[in-house]
Amino acid sequence: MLPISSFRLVKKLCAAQKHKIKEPTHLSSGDFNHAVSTYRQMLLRGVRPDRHTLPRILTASRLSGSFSFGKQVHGQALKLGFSSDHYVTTALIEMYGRLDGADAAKWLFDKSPRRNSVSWTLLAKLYVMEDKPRLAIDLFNQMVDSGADIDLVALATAIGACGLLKSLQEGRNAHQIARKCGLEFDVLVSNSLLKMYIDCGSMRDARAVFDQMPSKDAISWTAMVRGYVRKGGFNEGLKLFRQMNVEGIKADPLAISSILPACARTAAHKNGKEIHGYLIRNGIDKNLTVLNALMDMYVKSGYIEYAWNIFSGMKDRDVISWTVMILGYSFYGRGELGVGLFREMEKSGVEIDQITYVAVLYACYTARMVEDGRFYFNCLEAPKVAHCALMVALLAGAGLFDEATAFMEKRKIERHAEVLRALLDGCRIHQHQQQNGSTGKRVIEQLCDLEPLNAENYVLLSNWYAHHAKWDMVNRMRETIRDMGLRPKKAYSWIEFRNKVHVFGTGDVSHPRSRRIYWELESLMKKADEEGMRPNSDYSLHEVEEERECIPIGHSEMLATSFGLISTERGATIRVTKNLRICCHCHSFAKFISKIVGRQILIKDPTYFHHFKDGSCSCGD
DNA sequence: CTAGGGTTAG
Repeated sequence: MLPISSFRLVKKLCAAQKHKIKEPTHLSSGDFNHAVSTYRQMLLRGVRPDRHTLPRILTASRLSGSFSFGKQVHGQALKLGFSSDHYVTTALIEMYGRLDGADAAKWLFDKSPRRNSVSWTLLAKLYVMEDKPRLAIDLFNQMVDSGADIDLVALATAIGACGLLKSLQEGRNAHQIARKCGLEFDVLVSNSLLKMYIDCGSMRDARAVFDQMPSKDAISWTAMVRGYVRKGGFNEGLKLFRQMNVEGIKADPLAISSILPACARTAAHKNGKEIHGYLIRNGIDKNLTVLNALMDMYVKSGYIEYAWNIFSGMKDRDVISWTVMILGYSFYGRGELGVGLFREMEKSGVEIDQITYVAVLYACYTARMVEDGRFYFNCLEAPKVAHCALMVALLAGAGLFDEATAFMEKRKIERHAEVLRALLDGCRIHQHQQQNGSTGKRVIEQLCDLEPLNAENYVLLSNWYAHHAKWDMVNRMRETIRDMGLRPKKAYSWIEFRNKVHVFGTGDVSHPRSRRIYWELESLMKKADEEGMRPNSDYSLHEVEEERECIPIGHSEMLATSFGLISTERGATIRVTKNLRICCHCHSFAKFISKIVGRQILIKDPTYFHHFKDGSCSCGD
């Protein structure tokens, strides 16, 4: 009786462990100890472990991280003569690989008398996990040469390694092998091909695989959606997501978390709200990842209070939940609340990572809390460029240019574009100080030098010349951009109205209500004039024609705002999204409008949410 | 009766 029952128990416990424990290093010792003690009993009563018991007890050792016990079992296996059993060997390879590294596994593998695709694959996977895709691919090629069976799992693993290496060439090669084996259309292989092409940055190849798949599962759809969203193809992603539902594949938490970032980044806020409804209807509104993604979506859509409601109602919060909320408040001009949250987070016991520090430094920056910023920066053991750039932004934003430049020199980060842009922002804020004008220009020139093909840098330079009324140079910059064949981004603004997104470009007259939109803006301008609000005094020197260009009447964000004013009911908040940063004229005009029509206006640009209310803006200018 | 695999949020 005993051998069979013990044996079953060991087996069951191992199986249970495997399901429960995702991280093999996490010791969930209860079950494991049970398995081990049963195994010991077995030995005590003189039951010889066999080729079925040994792999399982080795797996239990691996999952519980009991390396020394595992090594004892290894010794027993050798004594009992199981050193050439496939199942024992692979269990050993995996145990050594996970607990002592891939090299230890390789040593065992090289010694093992017979290899099969499982042991090859195992070793390749270990290399992948150690971020050594090159070695994994080499191993796969050796396996192919050795004449071993190439099966689904071996292919999927090798293809995954190509993706990790971001080598399209290796990936195509593996694809070719899959084709030869007739396994190309297996759903596992196809899914790994999809992911590999996406990782290599080729959505076209990924799409080709996807379109040819005889049957697609939720993983295929999710991978594709995520691929598009990551590349900024939000509408493509949304289209695919809808199609997935049409084809009867239920969106699961993973699919939802992949599509929500797209909802967060388009002006069509109805998408995100619809998905929220779907979550509630399907009872998946408790999943942590989903809630985090949902919070982020609301933050980025301009509904910070919804995000806060979700956050405060959450049972468990992880590092991402906190980070989203801290960043959210900062994005919204409430950095001090972000810093407050960070302090609460420190008490909550959730582990704080590098990105949380990015968030809290950003919070300090938007709240102009220099002292706190310095303190949190010093908490970092190995600050990344992103942290340094925020420190520069914080210092320069507070007018501490000497400290900012000294900091840059000390950290040797003068040649990073994001750092230079942070410094430039500071110069812009403090442009009234005489010397910052020339510093600003020098920084822009450094940027042009660093990224000669980035048209935005020349636009910055051109704007600088315009600001200083050097019109011949403005024209020269325009020629330079044209001669280099560069195309600066065009400005667009979006506003959602009655489930439809309306797009405006600069000086756009294509909207059906265009006349009314301009008429509204003109009458508001007139009122602004009467109230003595002038666009900006330093433009008074400009020639009349140029000055007209500077009047924000044709700017896309104003067109969108005006459309919002004439379409929505009185008092409703207006939400506009813009792809470029708002210009300072539109900024002051928007402040004025918010006051005179008694409406709140939210203009989201790539870096910030400008919340205009009663004549002032959340960014504090 | 056993072993290796493809998807998510800041």
